Amino acid sequence: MAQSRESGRQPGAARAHRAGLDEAGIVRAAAELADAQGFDSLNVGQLAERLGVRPPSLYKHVASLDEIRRRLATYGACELATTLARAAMGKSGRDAIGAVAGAYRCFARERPGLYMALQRAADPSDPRSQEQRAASEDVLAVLHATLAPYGLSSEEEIHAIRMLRSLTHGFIALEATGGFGIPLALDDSFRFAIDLFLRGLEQMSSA
Amino acid sequence: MAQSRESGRQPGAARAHRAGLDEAGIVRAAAELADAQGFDSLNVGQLAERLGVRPPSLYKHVASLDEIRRRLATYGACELATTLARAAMGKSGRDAIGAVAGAYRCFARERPGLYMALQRAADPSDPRSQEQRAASEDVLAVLHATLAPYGLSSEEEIHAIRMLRSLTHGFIALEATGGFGIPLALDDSFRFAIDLFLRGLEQMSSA
DNA sequence: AGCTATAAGCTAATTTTATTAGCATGTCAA
DNA sequence: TTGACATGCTAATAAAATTAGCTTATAGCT
Repeated sequence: MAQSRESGRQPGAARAHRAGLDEAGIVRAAAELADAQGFDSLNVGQLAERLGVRPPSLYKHVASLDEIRRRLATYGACELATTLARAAMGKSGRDAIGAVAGAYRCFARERPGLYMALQRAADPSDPRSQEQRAASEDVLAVLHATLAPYGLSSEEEIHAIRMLRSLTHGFIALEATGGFGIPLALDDSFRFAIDLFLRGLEQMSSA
Repeated sequence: MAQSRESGRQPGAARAHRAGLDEAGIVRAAAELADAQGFDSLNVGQLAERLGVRPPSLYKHVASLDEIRRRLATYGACELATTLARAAMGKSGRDAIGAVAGAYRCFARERPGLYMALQRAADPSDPRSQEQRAASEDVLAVLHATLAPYGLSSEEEIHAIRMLRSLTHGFIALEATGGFGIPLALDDSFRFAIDLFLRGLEQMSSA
């Protein structure tokens, strides 16, 4: 019999025997899958299928599903940092902060799986989580730059950055898990929170 | 040979043939395990071991590991509501809010696994997540009562509650995943955030 | 062009974990 | 006392990740 290859390969194009996998491609596919199905149900089987290969093939490029998850966190942090930087570009003060916070929220809504990947604790004692930590720094850098014009003391600024991140992340997380009950007026609530934060900040910088 | 029972049963006390399992006990043990090892690595094997039975025995009381996770979320929400209510008791205004926020944060630190269980999205279309949603309402009720004295409009109050939760939850989550980098001055940052929130609230209620 | 070392994919096997089947016995109500 | 049901066990099954070992495409040399 003529070489069974029923499992949905490309029927026409004589199927290349190399699929051209690489780590970056795997991570990107994993991100799409996570966005579509949820980070928690990311698995090797579906990922391989999406890439048109058999599950064991992935192991030529990544060590384990857990490594894929770690890479996803790093990738997500980079994407987020880029998105935020873009949102802040050409704006300043109140505008910039509003835009960054809004972009943060959009990112989490559009890429829920990827955003979830960011939430995994990176064990500081594990050198493999180094990259992830570095990528998170980039996100911080954007916020830092955005808050700079408020002329806070460096200590106050740390507090303010932490508060802004907490607020934004917390809102997103609760929104994503349905923690707010009715989704009524979520946009208003978000604006309310950012406004209150900004008012506090302005009061502080004029003091 | 005399009935192999090498697997660590109580050697002395002739071992009762009923272990007295029940759902509540299973959930409580699961919570302890989750706190000790992390919610993500909760598994049937270890849970059964901790309860002194074989894994299949658990299935006489719960349908699946996933159900255990759901129950854990419900249990956690109840515990949290109780904790917050206790913290608010006998206080009012600024004091009450500070106490509740502080208790929220303590809870998450002391019971990290259980707190993590609360973060799972409860599918609204799934009737099994009904209880969980009800328990979350209890948490909300405490916050509602705590904010009542500020005399906000009912819409503002919704926003304020959402903000407080976002802030607190976000802070906790970032703290737990090491998102803040150096843990330096975390307490100060938390106080700063709550203070800024309260100032905004007071300004609003006196307007 | 031909040669070879390596890398990349595959199938088959192993491992680990959750879950189900089916049996044996403790417990409780009549 | 007895019989029905509940609870725990062992053995079997299932699903998923991972490893072993084989085959062959491909890049770099000559």
